[in-house]
Amino acid sequence: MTMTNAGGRRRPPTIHDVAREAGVSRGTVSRVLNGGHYVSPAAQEAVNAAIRRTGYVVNRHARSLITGRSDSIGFLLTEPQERFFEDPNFNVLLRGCTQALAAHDIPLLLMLAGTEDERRRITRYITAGHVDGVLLVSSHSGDPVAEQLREAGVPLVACGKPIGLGSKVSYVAADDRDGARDMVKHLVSLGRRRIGMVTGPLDTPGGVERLAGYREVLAEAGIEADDRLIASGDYSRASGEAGAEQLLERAPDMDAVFVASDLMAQGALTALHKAGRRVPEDVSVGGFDDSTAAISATPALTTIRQPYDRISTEMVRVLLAQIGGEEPAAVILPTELVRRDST
Amino acid sequence: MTMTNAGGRRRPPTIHDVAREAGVSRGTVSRVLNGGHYVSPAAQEAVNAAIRRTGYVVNRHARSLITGRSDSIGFLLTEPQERFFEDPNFNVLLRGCTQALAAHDIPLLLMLAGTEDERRRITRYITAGHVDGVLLVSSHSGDPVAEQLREAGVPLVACGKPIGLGSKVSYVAADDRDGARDMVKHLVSLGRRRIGMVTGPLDTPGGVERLAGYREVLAEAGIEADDRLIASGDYSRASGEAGAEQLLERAPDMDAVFVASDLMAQGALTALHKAGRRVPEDVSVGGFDDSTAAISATPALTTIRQPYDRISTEMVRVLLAQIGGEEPAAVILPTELVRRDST
DNA sequence: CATGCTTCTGTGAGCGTTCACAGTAGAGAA
DNA sequence: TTCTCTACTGTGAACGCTCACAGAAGCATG
Repeated sequence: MTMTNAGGRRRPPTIHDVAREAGVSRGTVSRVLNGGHYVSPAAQEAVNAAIRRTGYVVNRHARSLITGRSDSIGFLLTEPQERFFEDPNFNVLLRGCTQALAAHDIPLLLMLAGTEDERRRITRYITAGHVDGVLLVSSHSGDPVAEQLREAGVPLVACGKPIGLGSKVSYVAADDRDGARDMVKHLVSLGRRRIGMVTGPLDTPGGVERLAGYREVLAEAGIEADDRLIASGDYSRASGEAGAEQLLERAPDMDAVFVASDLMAQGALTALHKAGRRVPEDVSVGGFDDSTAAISATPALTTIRQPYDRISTEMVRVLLAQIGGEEPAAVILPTELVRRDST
Repeated sequence: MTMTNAGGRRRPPTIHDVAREAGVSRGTVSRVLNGGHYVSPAAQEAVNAAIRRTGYVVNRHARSLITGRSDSIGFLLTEPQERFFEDPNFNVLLRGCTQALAAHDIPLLLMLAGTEDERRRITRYITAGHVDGVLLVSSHSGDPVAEQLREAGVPLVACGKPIGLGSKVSYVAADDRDGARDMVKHLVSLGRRRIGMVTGPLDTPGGVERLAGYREVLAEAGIEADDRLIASGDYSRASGEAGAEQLLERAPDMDAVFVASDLMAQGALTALHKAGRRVPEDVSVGGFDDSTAAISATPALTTIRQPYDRISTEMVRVLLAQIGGEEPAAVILPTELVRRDST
């Protein structure tokens, strides 16, 4: 029974204590800790036993000091706080990334850049090397933070295709165009012909792609395009409601609407309800995301499922690979139509 | 123009480089970095200039290695992930804490303990000293994580009064009882007499206090208590809907209902709508929280505002004080009635 | 002129790791 | 036997910072 610091808070055991306890040297303990190559089974076992007995845990600061790695990564959200408060997709992503990183024993630093000041502070923090890499969530284009990080050579992977950053930055995205196509095909197959759309922000690839998918399928089905059937939103609930109102006014004969996010679709449902339209009898409504918003909506939304669990897993995988020296990569994941009560 | 590492990634400047540049010693630079006591104005100025010129940023690992502090804190959420996905209050809290910590230049590590495994892993991580303190968000009682952290002597501050942890753990909470009282008084003042309640989880102080406030005011108003008018929920949307359905069945003459969270109140609105009751004409509905859910509900919810911005600020303040050696403290913050369209 | 006090500055040691390197032991080949 | 190769182990030197301490300089006091 060793009592290092009677009374006060006990000094935690170091690699030295473990080495002494196991009857080996610091070097051997370190080797066991880092994969166990070139260590005899006997030493391996002795060290592990000593670790268990002493309750040793590595001092990450000492390790980082010498390796130059921080063994932590940042989750950077460059969205206004209203969007963060409103959209459950962020939480799903956050949870997924935290979990995926936990498997590698890597803590996640949360960085919320809502204001210009915060953006600056966070950029400085990251470029100072306090994290090994960054998971970036930012729907908006031309994000100066992303650009600065890329220039500083910080490993970076974005959620959704970033705009204007060339091919030098990794990203993981769902197949927006294909998802949009599936939804509109579905609406067409229900016999709808006056199909409207509330788009996402058109300064983002995701927003553009979903609109493109919508247009393609209409063309293929021989339905004439009508700009009065297109309104634009920004993924927020309020913009979905406003968009649907606008469409109803400009095209009262609309019999279906594809809304580019579930949250906006919730807003659209409210607008339709207020206008006295029944869903799905009078108007079919299709969302995008399959977020918790889709299920809690009344009626429950038919939507395009984005595989958020795989998206976060892939983001982490690609980021770690990049930190390990690999080239930036782009990953596109398939979507899936989920039928519920709104179509 | 000094080029330390032509070609490769430049080695970042150290305190040594700054010292040389400023013509002083490491010690002086360090003193400037840590408050500037016992430093002459001239040296101060020279060091600051050198820091600007070299672009120096402190190596936190080296600092932590010697100080024993990590200068980072953990935000621990011990809730099932469905609740994290559903309830925007977590996001508001998260944002507030991140911001308050940023003012002290302290990063926030996000720890989501949804499963038993995660709980164990995270507890080990924290007790290993990888964070200086923990902001705990957990509505459930008898949380074993909190207990273990307290025993390990980790500075801890909970959001909401924790149960069964004695007075040894700090917490910041809104005045639940008083808030509930205000809401029920408001309903009584509208002439309502058959006032129901959907409670929060009754194994938490918050849940119990809100119910107590409700009971008190009814008694004071001379309205007889009726257990058929009380249903219990768990703060989730679904439980609010179920609770309201139950109340309508047991007490069809209910003319008002106080729901212990906005999210549950949203559910209650759905149930009332399905049952053909008009809000607020037939039934007044009062919520609790003033979350984004309150505004997006139709009709917009009259609710009790919890001062989340102040709650997060206070949590951080109390935690930092405790890390600095002060005694645990309890902070109770006042609430406020926000009138909207549901009453 | 010595002494003491205050204010400021420089220096050596050490925090707990990893890494490079030197060295040892044992097996197999010449 | 001797040499070489492989598998393993120990050791010193960093990493970049803070802290304690020693010392210098300036000024007032005895």
